[in-house]
Amino acid sequence: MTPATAALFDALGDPTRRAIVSRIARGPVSVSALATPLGISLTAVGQHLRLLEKAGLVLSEKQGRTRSCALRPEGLRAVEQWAQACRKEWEARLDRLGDLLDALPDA
Amino acid sequence: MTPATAALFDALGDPTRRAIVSRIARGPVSVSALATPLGISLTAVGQHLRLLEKAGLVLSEKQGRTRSCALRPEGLRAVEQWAQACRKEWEARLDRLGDLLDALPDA
DNA sequence: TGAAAAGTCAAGTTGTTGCTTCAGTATCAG
DNA sequence: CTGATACTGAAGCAACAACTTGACTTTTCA
Repeated sequence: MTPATAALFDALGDPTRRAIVSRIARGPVSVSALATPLGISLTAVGQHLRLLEKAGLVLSEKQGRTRSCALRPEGLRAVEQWAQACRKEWEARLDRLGDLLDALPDA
Repeated sequence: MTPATAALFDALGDPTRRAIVSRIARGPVSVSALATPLGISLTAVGQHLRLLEKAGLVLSEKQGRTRSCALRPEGLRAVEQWAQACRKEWEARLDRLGDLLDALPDA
């Protein structure tokens, strides 16, 4: 697993950050808009955002006095790909095993 | 996000557990076989396994004095699906935005 | 039978991390 | 200009989680 992918799963390992990602997926939001429903401080959201941004899941930009947060779909795609790679590796093994059994004399 | 999916991401939020999943994906292994390359105790691996099993990523069964650990592909599939759902939601939004711009008079 | 191997259980330690508060900066609205 | 809003930075705290050790059980095999 590449360090970049590790950062993605580390980031998504926290429920608050997952909620933030979910919310951002519905459209760009400000820091306050994220903080309010979560019931945590702006500072806390800022800390999560920095991590999410570092992981490549989110992109944010300051517009005036507010910060607008957007999703980086590539981050999520990398998550999908790692999970899929693991799964496929396992399933391929099962397939080979099945073929082997099929090839047994008088199966 | 469903509690089951949350458990999946919580489980994959730890680098050691991701390494365990990666290893198991290559084929069934014992607890010792997992512990050795990680350089941690059997106890530690056991604790991770319990969590992974609870999350639905791994299935293990004791055979004699060793425990054989297998992958549960459905767990990984759920991970893929959550990431994909978020991503698609965002991308759909971008598409709608594009359509809107295309429909503008004298674009 | 008895020693080694594989794992489990309970309890304890320690580092990390998610969050807070407080103080500060920058921007907007009247 | 003034007050309010939106955020940022530094510092500190408290809970959790990963791991360890030591004692124990069960299985293997020579």
